[in-house]
Amino acid sequence: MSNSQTSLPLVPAPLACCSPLSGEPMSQGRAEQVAPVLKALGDPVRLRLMSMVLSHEGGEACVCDLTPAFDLSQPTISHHLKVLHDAGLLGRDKRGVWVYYQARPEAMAAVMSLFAAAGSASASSAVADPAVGACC
Amino acid sequence: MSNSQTSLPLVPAPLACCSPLSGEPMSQGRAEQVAPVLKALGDPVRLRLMSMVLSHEGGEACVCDLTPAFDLSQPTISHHLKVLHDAGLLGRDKRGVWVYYQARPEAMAAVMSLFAAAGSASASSAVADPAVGACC
DNA sequence: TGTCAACATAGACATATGTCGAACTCTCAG
DNA sequence: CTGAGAGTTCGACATATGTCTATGTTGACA
Repeated sequence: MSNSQTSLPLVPAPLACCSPLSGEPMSQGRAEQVAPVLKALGDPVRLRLMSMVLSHEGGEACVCDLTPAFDLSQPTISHHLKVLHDAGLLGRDKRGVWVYYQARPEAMAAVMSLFAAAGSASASSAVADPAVGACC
Repeated sequence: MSNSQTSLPLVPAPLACCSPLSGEPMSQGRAEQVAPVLKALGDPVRLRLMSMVLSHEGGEACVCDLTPAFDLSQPTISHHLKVLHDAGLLGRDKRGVWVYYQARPEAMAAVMSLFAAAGSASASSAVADPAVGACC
């Protein structure tokens, strides 16, 4: 990774909020903060992993639940989960032998807030969306 | 300007709607349809380009407006614009010597709908969001 | 204690990606 | 018709990414 940050700032505060894509041009610094999160989601395997975790009972799933759904080796799945975790999209919780991953709603809400104003260019009332409001 | 890529179904219907990340696990086929759009946004330069186009007067900008903002060669910017265009995120319009790019709100709304239910896992009322409603 | 099962890490490999300079295509002014 | 400017395409290159196999680590249990 070209990322030279010694510590990932995404875990405590995954994304700065309230700065949708439209409005004013995004700064380079912020773009470099946000892009890795979208990049992490820009892979079919990781997108399915996120979806599986989110739709799994209790909003969490262990690796043993996820791996069999793919035609990929276990280390590969582990690698993708690590990418999602490093991006701040998944939390990790080890219980006994199993490792459970949970989605982090803040991260998802923050990503959504990027598109809120842009997606509803004509609708205009996306600012009233509760998720965005909760994030700000 | 009939787009020459027969494999990209994104221009007529950028993203299938109403299938957020949570709910039920995303199918492999759909993940492979959605991931390229997020991947296209997963680059700081492209994220800034999208933001600049969206926030530019009239919702469109010509390449000559965008290029000077970056410390990159003009062919590189052109390449990134092509990636965004191929992903269905930007429309292209040539007028005289200049080429104007416009954002496609449908694409943004579709991306947002992915995160709508997920981001507001506890808020719950994201289904009432106007942008999502407009897309479905 | 020793063994097994669940994950993670390391190293290697082929492919994809971002970038550049050079060359090409259009369009307009003269 | 010719020249110049705006963008795109091409070919090359270094680096990043996704995947694998092999190995390491950790916790449960006989």
